Amino acid sequence: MDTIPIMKRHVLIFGLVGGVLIATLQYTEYRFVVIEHSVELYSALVAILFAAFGIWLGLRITRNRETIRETVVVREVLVPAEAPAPEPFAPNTAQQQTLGITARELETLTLIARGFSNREIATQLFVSENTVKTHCARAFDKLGAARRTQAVQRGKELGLLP
Amino acid sequence: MDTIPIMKRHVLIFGLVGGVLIATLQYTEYRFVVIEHSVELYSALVAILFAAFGIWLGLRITRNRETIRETVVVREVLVPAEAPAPEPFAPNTAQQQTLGITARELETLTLIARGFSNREIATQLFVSENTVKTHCARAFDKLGAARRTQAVQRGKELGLLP
DNA sequence: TGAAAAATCATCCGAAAGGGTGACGACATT
DNA sequence: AATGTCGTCACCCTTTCGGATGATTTTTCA
Repeated sequence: MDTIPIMKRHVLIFGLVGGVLIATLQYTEYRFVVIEHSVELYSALVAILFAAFGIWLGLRITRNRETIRETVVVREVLVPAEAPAPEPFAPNTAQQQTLGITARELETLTLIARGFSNREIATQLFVSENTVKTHCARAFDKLGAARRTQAVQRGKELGLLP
Repeated sequence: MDTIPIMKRHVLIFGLVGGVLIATLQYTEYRFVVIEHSVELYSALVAILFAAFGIWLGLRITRNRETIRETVVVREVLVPAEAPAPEPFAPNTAQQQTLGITARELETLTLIARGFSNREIATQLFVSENTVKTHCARAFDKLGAARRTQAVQRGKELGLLP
């Protein structure tokens, strides 16, 4: 499946989508010229396709900024001891720094702690399962964990996970 | 090629593809009957329109997430001398009863939560690994969990685990 | 602008985990 | 004696994980 050298994949995908779109249009032109009502049909299809694609793109281009903000916006607030149930959890960024755990790795860890499988995590993060496994492996290594349950345990001990 | 900030390259490429698409469509207009050209034009317009909409939507989604995160990220720093963490944890026996989780199963769950493998648990409990797996399977079934991390998560939610 | 860091993806392989089924003995209840 | 629960163990099979390695792309930063 991956025999294609991975160049500028975006351009490739764009080209493919565009090509397929054009081909489809031209093909349907011959086949369905007579059918007038099919215009709305594939207009709608194209619309849905591009809307989904646009959403994906929007998510993608803003994702990085989001992670930045996540690390930057941490402001420290003194909380009295009797404050019960401090639900908003902020990971111990100091620990994270010293261990060299990246934002993405921590993100993966939290999803592991919630009981998701690698595949589910991959879906939620819009990456491949292989990528998730890489994040896992590196996070485990930095945490000195051999299993995900152990990683979660360690993460909670270190204040990285709620 | 670009002195343009790389962040917006995606959008740029997208726009270019859109332009190419339109150009192609208009080119084909000359080669085919004039009657159909409105279809393609319409499709292209709809596509671009919805792509823009999708991007806007994607941006909006992530922006909301950001604002949420911004309000949520509050970090307590100095929780003065909390009571020395009364370690004795009492599992919610009521929940355990209603779920029909046996003592041995809960014991296994606890060790799972501490990050042990089945083999290690078997050693600690002086039973075979198969037995541990049986306990796991039954506990997972009663908790509605498919993975041990999920079982741990559920167990903590239900007050079965510390 | 160029190096470093981070994120992404893949492949191979072995180990661990999970599902299903069946079975057996101990023990308590009925 | 019959029944039921619990703990124990085994086998088979599939899926998921984890380790090791190499590569490319994107982002950050000096």
